[in-house]
Amino acid sequence: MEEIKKFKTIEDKWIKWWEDHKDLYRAVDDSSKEKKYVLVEFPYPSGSGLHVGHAFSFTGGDVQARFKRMQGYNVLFPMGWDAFGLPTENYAIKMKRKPQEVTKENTDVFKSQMKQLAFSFDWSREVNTTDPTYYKWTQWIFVQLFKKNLAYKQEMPINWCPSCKIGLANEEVLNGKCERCGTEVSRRNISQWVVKITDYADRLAMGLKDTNFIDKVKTAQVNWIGKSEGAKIRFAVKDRKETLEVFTTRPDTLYGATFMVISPEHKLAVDLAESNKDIKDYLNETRKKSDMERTDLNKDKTGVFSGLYAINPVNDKAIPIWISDFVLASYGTGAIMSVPAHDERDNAFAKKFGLEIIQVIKPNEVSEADKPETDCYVGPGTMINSGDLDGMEWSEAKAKMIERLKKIGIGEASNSYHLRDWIFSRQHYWGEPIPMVDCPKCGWVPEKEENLPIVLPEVEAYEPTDDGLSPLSRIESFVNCKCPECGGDAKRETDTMPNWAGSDWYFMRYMDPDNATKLVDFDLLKKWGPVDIYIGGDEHNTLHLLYSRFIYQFLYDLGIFPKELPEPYYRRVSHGVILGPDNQRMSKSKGNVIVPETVADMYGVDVVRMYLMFMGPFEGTMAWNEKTLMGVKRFLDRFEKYVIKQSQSNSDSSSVVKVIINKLVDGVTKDLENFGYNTAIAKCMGALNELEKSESISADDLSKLVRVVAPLAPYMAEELWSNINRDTGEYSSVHASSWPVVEEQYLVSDEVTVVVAINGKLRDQLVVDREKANDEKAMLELARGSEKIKAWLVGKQIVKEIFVPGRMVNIVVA
RNA sequence: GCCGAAAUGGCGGAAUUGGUAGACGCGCACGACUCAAAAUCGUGUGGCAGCAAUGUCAUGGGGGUUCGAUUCCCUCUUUCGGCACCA
Repeated sequence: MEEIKKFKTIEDKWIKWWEDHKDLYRAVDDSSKEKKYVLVEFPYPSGSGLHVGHAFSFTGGDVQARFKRMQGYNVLFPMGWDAFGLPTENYAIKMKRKPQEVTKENTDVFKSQMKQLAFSFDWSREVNTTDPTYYKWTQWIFVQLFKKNLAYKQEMPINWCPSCKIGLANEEVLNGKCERCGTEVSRRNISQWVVKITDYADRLAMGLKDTNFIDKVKTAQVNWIGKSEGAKIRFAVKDRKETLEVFTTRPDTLYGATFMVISPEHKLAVDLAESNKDIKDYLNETRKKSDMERTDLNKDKTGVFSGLYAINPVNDKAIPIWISDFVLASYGTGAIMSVPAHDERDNAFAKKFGLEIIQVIKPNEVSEADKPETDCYVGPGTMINSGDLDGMEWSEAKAKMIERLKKIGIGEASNSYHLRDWIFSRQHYWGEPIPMVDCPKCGWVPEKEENLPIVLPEVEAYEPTDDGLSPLSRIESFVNCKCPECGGDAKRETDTMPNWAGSDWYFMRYMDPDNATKLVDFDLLKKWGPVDIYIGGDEHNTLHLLYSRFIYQFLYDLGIFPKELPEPYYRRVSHGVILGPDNQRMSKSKGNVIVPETVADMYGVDVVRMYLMFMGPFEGTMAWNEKTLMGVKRFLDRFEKYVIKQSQSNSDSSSVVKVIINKLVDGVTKDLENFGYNTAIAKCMGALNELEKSESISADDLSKLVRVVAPLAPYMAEELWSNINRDTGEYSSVHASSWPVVEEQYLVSDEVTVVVAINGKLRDQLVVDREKANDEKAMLELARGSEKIKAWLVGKQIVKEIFVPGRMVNIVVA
């Protein structure tokens, strides 16, 4: 009990002191020091307070920020709130409260918890996406997108619960059923704003070369963009005026195209459904399935014949047009030409419905292993059954075919992307209003920039509408407005933006949080950009990171950003996940949630922070284990005792102690640089173990020891620092002190151990001085002379000897 | 299904470019202190054989490259993460 009081007293004391010395963690705009921008993803302030996952990633950022500050950098380490979103909206509806108030309460709780955990954020730069002075610029970005023709309206499907009569997020759909009432969810097309991110697909992929993201993240982004090269081909439809456009990566196989498949959402399918009951039934059936179910290779194919035929342009054959849900409306053109001999899905479909299969590519060399198991072959080869293309290599045929199609005007080379345009509308209240006006005369008109922000009206209580529209549509004073163009009566857009809109660009606002006339000042962006280290979760490596890079690149193209900053983030570090003590993902329903505040009250903040960093590699998945946490507590207690005891004696360091301290400083510096927090802490523990056995230590080396742990255990370090600097007049924080410098001469020891192995197996160890260890001749001689080695060499022939300077000798015998 | 990551003692994990596998911590065992317990401190701790010196096996399974593989290659198995309206 007494002990608990002790760390509490210390924490309270330093929280207050840090609060009174605000400049300690402040990023300075006009400093001449080199800058470092350390960014952690800002949280969604949920009602349940700071989660241990937040504590983990923020501690990781905080350690880095404190480390860089001590190294002499002008560090920008900001925090804010990504506060729009569904959970708050749902909670507000349920409790009949204003989301604005709920958000304020939640952010207050988060902020005080963050302060307790000693995160060294520069609170003077706090931003909140729900603040009108912030979302003014989120809206401004949308207007720019619209002006550059990158935002358009389109019918897009949403999940619709016919019983609750509301649109559902994917997360609210469980096994095809509504999370709240269990009713079967269907799809419903509504007109939505869509942002043309696909225009930037190549740019986004190319831009990765200007970043230092780890390969995993780069791969994730490249795969998400998913470029495939091929051609667009327009097929004539028999007895109808329209043509059917498809995208294919294999125009070379056109002679083998024996049927066509269109998605159930395709306009042609929808038209036909009006007069054909079978088609109508099929369309209704597929509406229930998710994209994943539809494209699953193992699932049985379903489909219905449309009654129409397309004309294959290379041989004028009439080929049937089918409707099937394995073709997605959202990819390519929503229609495909099927080549069942050379595509697995087409093959499965053809077999199920008895459609013609024509082979047009012959494998070049068929070894036993490569022989296709089925009559479906997707590899390279030589053209057959393809008119005058016969005998040609497939890649050559591909080029030739595209050339011909172009000549007769029914096709051309084209790329397709896995990346889809970005649905930007949400039928919800708690988001940024989309600043667009629908005028009967002028059409869709953006709000004038000087009228931004379009403020989200506050309402006492609200509920979802029963027609799928945003709750804003019921607020007449909001909906009815004048057209910014002609001044006539018009109606406002009532959809709001997705959560991503506010989090796309927040990192720039931190650089210039109060600017009323610009999103960010040019010079400040130039000063602070790019983000040097961006710490976040794997789950944001595709969507958030891609959207954010897209918005940045778009604004960059407007010419308002510094030329030398084509990418917003330099380095991306993805933090790991903390599982519950039961090795399961923490969740309320499993009852395995660990709250950092509770643990901090029990053991102290430093223990929690250091334990989080010690559990495992920063990027890994780890399970919470309170027993291991005790090890960290013991270490900190012993550390404290050691420093207090040693600070009372006044002596010098022995050379042994010098070596321990300098190796520690050297190792920890390298580890912190690489986010090797767990090994940095292990080195601190190891050093303490050795120091406790060694003689006394100088005041200078003791000071280094305290500074090395300061980023990890900020309270204890501050307390010890104030203790050993008692008589120095006005106190200066350990967190404002400098990072210890390594004295190189103590890193190299005089003696080294050289290992002697026979056939790669360790047989002896030789302790020699450093110079000798690098002398091949001397070491080989020494090795052969060793009694242990001699015994192993009896009756054997030495075949080879390998020498690794300073490390080992390997004698190969036969 | 597609894409990605991972697999090392009883447990969490550590191992420059391939060069002493198991750092550091937990747990466990024994000992000190104590009337006793907790806390604390000390010693030991991968399996097998041996009093020991030491030997031998061992980094998910199988194969390969190499003087030498946790590390590189092939293959299989298992686990985890992401998949566009959760944030």
